[in-house]
Amino acid sequence: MVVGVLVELSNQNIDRIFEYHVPEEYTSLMKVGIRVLVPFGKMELEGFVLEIKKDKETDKELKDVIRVVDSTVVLNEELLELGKWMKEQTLSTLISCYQVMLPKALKAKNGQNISIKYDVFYRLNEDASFEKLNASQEKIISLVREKGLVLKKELAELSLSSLNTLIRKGYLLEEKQEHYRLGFKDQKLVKKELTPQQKKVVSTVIEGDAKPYLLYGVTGSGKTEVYMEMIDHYLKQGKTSIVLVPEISLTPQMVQRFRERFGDQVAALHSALSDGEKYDEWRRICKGEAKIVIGARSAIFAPFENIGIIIVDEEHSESYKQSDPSPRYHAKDIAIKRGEYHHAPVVFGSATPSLEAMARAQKGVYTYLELPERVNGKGLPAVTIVDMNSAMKKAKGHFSQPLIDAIGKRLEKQEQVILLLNRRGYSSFVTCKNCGFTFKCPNCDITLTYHKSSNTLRCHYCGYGEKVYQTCPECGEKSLNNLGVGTQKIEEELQELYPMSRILRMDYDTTSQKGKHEEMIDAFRDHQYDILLGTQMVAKGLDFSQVTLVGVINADTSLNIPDFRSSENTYSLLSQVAGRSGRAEKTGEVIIQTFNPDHYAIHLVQKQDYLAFYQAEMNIRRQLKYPPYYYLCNIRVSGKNAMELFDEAIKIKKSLERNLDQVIILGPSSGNLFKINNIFRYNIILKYKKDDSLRELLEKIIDHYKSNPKIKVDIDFNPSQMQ
DNA sequence: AGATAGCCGTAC
DNA sequence: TACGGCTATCTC
Repeated sequence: MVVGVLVELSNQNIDRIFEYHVPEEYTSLMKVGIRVLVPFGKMELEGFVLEIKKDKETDKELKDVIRVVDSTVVLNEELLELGKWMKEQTLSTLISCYQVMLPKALKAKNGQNISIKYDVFYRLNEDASFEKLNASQEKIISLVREKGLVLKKELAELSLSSLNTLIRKGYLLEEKQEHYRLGFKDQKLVKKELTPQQKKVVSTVIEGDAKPYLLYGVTGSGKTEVYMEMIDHYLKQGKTSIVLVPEISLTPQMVQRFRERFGDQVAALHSALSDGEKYDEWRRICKGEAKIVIGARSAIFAPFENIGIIIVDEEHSESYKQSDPSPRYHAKDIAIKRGEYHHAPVVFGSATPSLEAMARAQKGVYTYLELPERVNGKGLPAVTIVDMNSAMKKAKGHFSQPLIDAIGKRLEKQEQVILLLNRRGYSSFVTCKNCGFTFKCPNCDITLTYHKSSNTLRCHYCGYGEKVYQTCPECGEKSLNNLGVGTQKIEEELQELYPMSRILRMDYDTTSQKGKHEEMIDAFRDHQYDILLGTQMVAKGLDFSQVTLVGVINADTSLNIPDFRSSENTYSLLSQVAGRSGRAEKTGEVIIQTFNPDHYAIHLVQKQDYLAFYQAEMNIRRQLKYPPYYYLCNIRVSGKNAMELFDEAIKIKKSLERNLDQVIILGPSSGNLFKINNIFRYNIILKYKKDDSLRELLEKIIDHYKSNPKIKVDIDFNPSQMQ
């Protein structure tokens, strides 16, 4: 027997099948989709079995498979095919496509330290005659007789030596069960009555065609209930479901809601889990013990056999695109592909759909569904815009008078407040007020950011850090500013304004510890705090009934990011956070502080008019030839020698120009990430409507450079950020 | 990724 | 002619 193996080394040069001879003892274990250990050059590598040639004997001199790694298939037929399709789509290596589908624990380097945990139980050996038992032995036997199956730990606590004697005599028989690292809370079967609008959305999908749907539902319109109702329908048919959520809104609160309704049939996959926990959840999926997966981007590869529905919540989120490392895939594309395979509907839900999705809905590619009203019957909260250009004079720190008054009023009424500090594009750069000097990273061409906790300046890209100076190294003046403007600074200001209030600060720093995020959310819901101050993570998915005021401290920073999607992202962030206010009986309000009150993204948030924003933004996209009118593709050329690199980039551009027509080719440009870790990079950007010969051509370019260690070419289709 | 075979310059 | 560094090639 001969097998075709794809080895676990992501390199364009070896991204193909290598053949190995299978020793007699392993032939019965061989299956397509399992991993094997094989010799490769002088190395030993794990690889996936992709082909089995039963009859083929070793005609050539093939090496032997060393051993079989898995007893069961880790990649089923569907996922194996999906990987091949991903390779074509993203122009990455096949092995990287397979690796991204599997939990880290299965990677060769990690495999050894993450094991399956077992609980050991004992039951009675019915055939044994229980003679001459002493008192403690008798105790153990009667406990086992009573319960049938008892944990070893429990018996050992009674008397370890007696237990061992009973085992030795064959009175007790061992039984192992897998122990999952995650505990489960009891199912409560919470089910809310749906509104007629919600019911209509559910029936349209479950009675409709297996195709993509776009569900536009305003914040608080009860999308999650709708998802659960759909899932329930397919669950009753014995089918499984995948729910994708952006990492940031995959809160314990969200998982909890699913667990309450569906119990331990829910598996959750997100970054807060340890590798071992993820591995356990993944195996529960494989074994069919879990029927519903809720997870971030990579959960789209959940190894289900019989998918009933795929849901992508907060569809507009950029986190569904993996931009680094390769494969640069889009989870939404994968969702559609898997939906087709399983004949399952795919529901994209959002309160602020991406322009791409909305445009497809308007063309009828996706079926359009909407939930224009909140389930509590109240309208969306009223939004007030504060023009900081004039309000700044009377402001205290970062707080304008209207916001100060509004917070005060809510605190008096014992209601809760959420404050958003928009950190997207927020500058915590240190600059000199005198000469304009900024600190830059010596390895990367990036401005350093100030970190208060360690009092250092750090580079976000390579991790370089240096101590903060008091004086400007350029002009010698003591005029450095902007030190530590972040949530901590705002918290201090807030505490000064409302000395009696209890403030909870939620940002990357305070939530990175395991379990902290959940703890904080619970404490805030418990009203142990009055004000929740945080970054993006307070904007999405949270549902607190006592919150009646949402304040945005700085709406504009994200508008200034040099990215064609900055208006869309700003609109979406602001409407999402606005939606946290007034979700229960009490009417809510929203106050947004901005220096750009006339910007359409800001004043359309005030009107809460998504469709108007969509139209305005579409006009701009059409004029500037951006998506959804044109597709984008970024070709990144990187290397250590800037001059040589530029010449190669020009060569690539010329060859593209020769071979493509009706494609707009921009660059090569250095962008704002010119030097990262002493590696220079140039970007060539393509804008196109049809990609007939494009992929073929790009494949040739990759092929040409794959053996050149000086020049690296990375292709990114539909990049999420332009930099 | 890691080993190796082939190519050149230069040192003796 | 022997050695080292650099690069292209190969791994079933």
